[in-house]
Amino acid sequence: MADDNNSTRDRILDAAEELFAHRGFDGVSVRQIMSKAEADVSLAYYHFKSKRDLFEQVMLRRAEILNDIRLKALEVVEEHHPDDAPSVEEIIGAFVNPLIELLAREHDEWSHYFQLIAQINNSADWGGELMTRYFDPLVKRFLEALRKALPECDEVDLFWSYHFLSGALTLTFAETGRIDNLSDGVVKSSDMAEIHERMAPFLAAGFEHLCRK
Amino acid sequence: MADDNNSTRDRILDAAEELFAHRGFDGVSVRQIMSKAEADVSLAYYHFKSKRDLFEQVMLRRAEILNDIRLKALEVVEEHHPDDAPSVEEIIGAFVNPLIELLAREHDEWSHYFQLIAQINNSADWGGELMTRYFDPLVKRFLEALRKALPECDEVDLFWSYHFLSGALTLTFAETGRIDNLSDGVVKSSDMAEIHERMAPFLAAGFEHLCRK
DNA sequence: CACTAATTTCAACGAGCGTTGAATACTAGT
DNA sequence: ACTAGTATTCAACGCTCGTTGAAATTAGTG
Repeated sequence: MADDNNSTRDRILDAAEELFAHRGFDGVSVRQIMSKAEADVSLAYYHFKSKRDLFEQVMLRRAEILNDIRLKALEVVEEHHPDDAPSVEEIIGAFVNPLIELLAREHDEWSHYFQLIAQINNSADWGGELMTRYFDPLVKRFLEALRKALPECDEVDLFWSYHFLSGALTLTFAETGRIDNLSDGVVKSSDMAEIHERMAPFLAAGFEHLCRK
Repeated sequence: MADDNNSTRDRILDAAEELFAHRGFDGVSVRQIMSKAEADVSLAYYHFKSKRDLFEQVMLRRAEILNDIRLKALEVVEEHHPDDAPSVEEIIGAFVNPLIELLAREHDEWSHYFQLIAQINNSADWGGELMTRYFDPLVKRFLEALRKALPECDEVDLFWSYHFLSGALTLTFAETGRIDNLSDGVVKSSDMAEIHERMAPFLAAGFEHLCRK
């Protein structure tokens, strides 16, 4: 379980993360969260302003870590290309592979968070606004890198390509088990090695096809 | 609004569809649905067994229509190729383009439903099981067609490719507005002509790259 | 030790939840 | 006009919800 620091505040965040991930914001009560965190209900309101604030803090906690490691991965790729631009696949790899490695190495620590992201990335209202707030700055940085790798690419093609990437990414890391069912067990949604081999290449091919057509 | 037949039962389904799409199963109460449908609360339980059953009927109603038109689109494509197999892009086009045309021509009728699909496609529990139940038979039919177009494709590559497609598709048709924000208005999530030009080509390129590598 | 500030407990608030049963109105078919 | 079945209204059930205020405990500092 995800309790490096097991202060009450962190226990609440861990319990909330897991329950929100499985049943959504409205599918979980503050009482259920605090019961899982083994603390009194009212402590939720001592450590956080409201249920909504608690949800936002769950989001924020790992968003910062994620943004850091992805940005560093992009910088590493760029440092390997002091003269030319990195390839599209390398840039997309810097965007998606850090998440794959996180899920491969610290699965229990991160799997709930990615389920949560998948839910709110596909919602139009408040949740979606959180995605924009926490992740769009990093996304814009990656789009800049992609523009350099695809200098002739039309802006509209670039944005739509990223949008397709975003959908594929959130569904994949949510590990919903849908692909396990569909393939009758041939494919496992938790097999990060298989995803690592396929996701960036698949998406890079899409980018290049659209931007060079 | 979506009330071809405005029997009470259909008004309930319409109201439920819109509210579930915006706020999720647990974010909406039966009372709110019945208030929007302008009918007494208890009528929900006369026409449906429970809140959960109501949700499933909302899902089922349009799933059948969707499965029909997509299957027909695939058959049309196959009839154009009596000797050889259709191209990957044609097959994927038969899978996604009917949805684009539906959203282009009857936007208000269908937009809420696709938002709903996006929510449950990205959830691991009960919602996900509904996706499997209602849509996997059609998906398997499309995978068969893709195997003929890509006879040398490894099964694992094929399933992952479909999974990426599925994520891109549900996010795109959910019209969350995320891409509108990200692009500062340069791209509109409701522009079906732009999606039509780009989605099937992008995804087909991914399939072919992965299956021919 | 005494004093203060941070943390935790306890009890409760009004509101809304999903669901039900019994009574009433409406609609067809004889 | 009478009846059988369908559709709708009304009132209520026990339960859980998010949130709060005040009291009790613990931890940190001089």
